[in-house]
Amino acid sequence: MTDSSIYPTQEKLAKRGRTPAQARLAAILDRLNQGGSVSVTEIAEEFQVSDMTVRRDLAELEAQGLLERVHGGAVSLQHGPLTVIDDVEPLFEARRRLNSDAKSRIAEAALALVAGQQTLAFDLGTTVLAGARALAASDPAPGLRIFTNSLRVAQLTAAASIQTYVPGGLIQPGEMSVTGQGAVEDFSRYYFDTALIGASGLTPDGVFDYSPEEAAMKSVYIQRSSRRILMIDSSKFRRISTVRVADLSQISIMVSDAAPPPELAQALEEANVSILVA
Amino acid sequence: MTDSSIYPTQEKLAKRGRTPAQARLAAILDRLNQGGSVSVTEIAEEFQVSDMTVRRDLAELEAQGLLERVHGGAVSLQHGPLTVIDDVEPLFEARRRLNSDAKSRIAEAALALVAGQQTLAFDLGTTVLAGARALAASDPAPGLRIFTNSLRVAQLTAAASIQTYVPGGLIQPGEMSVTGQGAVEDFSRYYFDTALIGASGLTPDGVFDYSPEEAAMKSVYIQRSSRRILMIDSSKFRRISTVRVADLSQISIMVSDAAPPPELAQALEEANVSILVA
DNA sequence: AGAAAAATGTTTATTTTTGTTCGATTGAAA
DNA sequence: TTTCAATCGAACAAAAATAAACATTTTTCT
Repeated sequence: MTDSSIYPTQEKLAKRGRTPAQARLAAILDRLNQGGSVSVTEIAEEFQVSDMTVRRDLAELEAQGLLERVHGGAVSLQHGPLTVIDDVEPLFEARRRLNSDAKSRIAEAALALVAGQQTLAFDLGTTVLAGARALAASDPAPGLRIFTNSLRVAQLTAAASIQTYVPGGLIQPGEMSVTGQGAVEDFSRYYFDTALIGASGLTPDGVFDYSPEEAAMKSVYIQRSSRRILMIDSSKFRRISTVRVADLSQISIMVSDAAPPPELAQALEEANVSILVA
Repeated sequence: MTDSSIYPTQEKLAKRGRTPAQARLAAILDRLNQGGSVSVTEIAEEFQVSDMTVRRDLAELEAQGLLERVHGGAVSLQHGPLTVIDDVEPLFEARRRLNSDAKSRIAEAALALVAGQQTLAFDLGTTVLAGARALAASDPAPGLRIFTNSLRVAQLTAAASIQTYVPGGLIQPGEMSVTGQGAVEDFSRYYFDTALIGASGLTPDGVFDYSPEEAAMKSVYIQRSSRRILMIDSSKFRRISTVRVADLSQISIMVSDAAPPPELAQALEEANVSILVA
């Protein structure tokens, strides 16, 4: 092709791209940041190149961690349609039914991790509750002690004759959790071998949860535990929520039912978090 | 970061998923957040895809915890017809069945006595628990606050959206009660309008109970309440038990299902205890 | 100019997504 | 309750998109 120097409108947008190839890459990124996603065919037609070339472009940008490829194109890591911001917590019962299969798998895996531990802290949430259920169903060691601000967890473990401690304070009806400053102070007196933490969102930016009150208690668990296990099903990947609870680096082990998406896996690795897929 | 990305505008959505699959998923979520529900056929027609494809989309979104599927479509987790069931089975003990008729009569009578009170303390025991159940089933005033070291009571009242406080400490498995010095100290900070007290024995010598730990908490309730209601079924008359919890004179009102025997009636009268037979 | 390197195009096998059929299940009406 | 139509899911077929291997073109040097 002799007319290789066609510079349509994209030339203005992507001046740094001196070669056609660089112009394409820049335009792809630009479009992603604006619209959230691009399709292979769309780019191919616009730049009069083959689909294969566009795929190679996308592959390169993905390798640089600048986008995520999906079938048919690519989506932005920032406004990818799958990164969801939600600030309304679904009711407990609805959450419990979701992914209950994955949750029990996660529960079993986490349970294996805490075998032999003496003092466990149980956070809120359906996934952690599944862990408590599994623990209660197993034959726990006699000396085991549980600390939790979830009355649901407490009921399960206490009924299984496990020594169970709860903090004092006001009960939040939906979650059946004890929260508030008094509860935080109560548990700030203790140290735990392992904390089992739940969350409503997990991204490279950290661990997220709905309510500030619950987040405060999570912080206690995290700060006062030798080992911090995050139990989170894969639906929470790429979701952020009202409160940022913790850095990735504060988590020792992440247990989930599926491998995290690439950008999260990389961030977890950099934060030195072990990943366990149940 | 809290700008339009939470609730994307219509224009943004149109551009959002240039990848067909992404566009469908985004549109489904958007419609859910706006209208609360979508139907399979509706989406299939709008995007000119088969029903099966829409079902697969919904299945994927459900797996990500973003919606709940129902027959014919899906509903939002926020707006949907969410179940409000209490998923915790009442734990049946032999005691609860005993005199359950008498206990619920006592419960109703005691409930009438505390109407309009702001701050109630609930002791342990099946009779008091029946009172809590009756209270939860009634339509309690919004400002009502419950203090209890019985997790069974707490669970009932908290589920009924009554502000419920529990003390911190170790849980006793059988009673599901929080006891210990910490719990006593926790509740020693408060004052209560009325305490609802249970007991395992009542004689002219006083009020009796089984365990010293539980007795310590009863003392707190008694000492720090303006009015002290003893809820006790007639089978406990003339029985003594391990610990003497209180003098008769410390009780304001005794509620029972039958009149006490003569010597007890006389002692109660001398101690200035009102007697209410339900 | 000519060769090496890089980028792009083409073909083909593989994977992913979507469509279709059909028996099973569900929900509502009779 | 029983019936019946709508809906659902599993299995397989078709279509679209992708990745790999190789061919071709363009660029970048000397």
